[in-house]
Amino acid sequence: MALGKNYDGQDCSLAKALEVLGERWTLLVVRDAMYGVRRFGDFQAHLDIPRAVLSQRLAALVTAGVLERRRYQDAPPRDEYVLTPMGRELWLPVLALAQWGERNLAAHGPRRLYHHVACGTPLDRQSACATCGRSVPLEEVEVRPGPGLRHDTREDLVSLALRTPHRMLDPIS
Amino acid sequence: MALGKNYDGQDCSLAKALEVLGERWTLLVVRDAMYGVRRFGDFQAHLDIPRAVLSQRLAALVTAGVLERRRYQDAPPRDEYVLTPMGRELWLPVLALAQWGERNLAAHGPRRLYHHVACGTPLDRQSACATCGRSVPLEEVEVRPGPGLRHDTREDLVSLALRTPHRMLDPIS
DNA sequence: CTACCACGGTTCGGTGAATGAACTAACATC
DNA sequence: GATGTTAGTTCATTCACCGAACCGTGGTAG
Repeated sequence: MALGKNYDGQDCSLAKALEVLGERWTLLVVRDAMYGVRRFGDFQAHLDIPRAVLSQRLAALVTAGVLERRRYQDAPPRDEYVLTPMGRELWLPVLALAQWGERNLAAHGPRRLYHHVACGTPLDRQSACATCGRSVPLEEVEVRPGPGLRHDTREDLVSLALRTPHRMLDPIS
Repeated sequence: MALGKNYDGQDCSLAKALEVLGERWTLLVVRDAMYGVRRFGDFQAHLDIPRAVLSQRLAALVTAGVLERRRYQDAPPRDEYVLTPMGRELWLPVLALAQWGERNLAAHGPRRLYHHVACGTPLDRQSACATCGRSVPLEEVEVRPGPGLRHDTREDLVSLALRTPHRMLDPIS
């Protein structure tokens, strides 16, 4: 977060949250992790982020307790990054922000639609399912491409996987 | 947002939202505007932000349609910055993020408590009032200092105003 | 056995944004 | 006329982001 990573003197939870999440790219990394992206190369290919920055962001998120790094193969040694329970709780703010963007900055309708996987009902901005009458956690959400999805000419694995309905957190690649 | 303000190639509403809100300080400016801060000097005193950066952020938020700049006095000419309806809609993501910070990063309990002004009920992370059974907009919220509020030795007008219960959006200073 | 490739990084020089201090401008008050 | 208030802008320095190149580990193909 560009010089002075912290918001010293701000005794405020929003400031504390932004010390963890407020740097460039960080929230998009978390979003991708929610989609089910786990590997360095997939984050990199989908985000077009400099490798050095991605490396630093992943390490910072692990330190903060949002992501967990774990070995999934020994030869050659390979690690993957998965959301912790604390990271999965970011679903609510991430959805709220994305929905704000949909409503106020999207010209052609929503780019992604979020549905309750149990009953197919679209979620509102608070991740509530009208049919079930309760707030739906990330684990029970399915993403589908929406009408506002344009210029999607990307050919990386993540973009391809999201062109069809996809259960959140389901591993991509 | 530090070189390359945009997330080109990300056909995603979250990325679009972050192009507007993702730079350092921006979301804290919005939070202060929700508290009722309107004047340049009050933002500056409360945030300890370089004046040049504050000036740039306010202008960007006005351009984006989150804030409105309006003349409140002619001699000498003085403008104030107030949230537009689009800006007020940021209440939900801002609250969700702040609550995430409270739950996961605050050692001594919540720093700020948010209540429904009509009935006094504390709000949950979705800004819902348990008594009224609905989601409460920013206009009907009151902030109160919480037990986690420490080291609050600031003497600026905003910090002083928030040491007692305060209706959101009520002008400070 | 050697060459090559994939993956997951680190290193490095160049660029541009954030910072804090100083300066400017308009107007009011003493 | 001197000083103060508010809202900025300017400027040199510091630091983060950027992209390209490089590195290390361990498969795999010839």
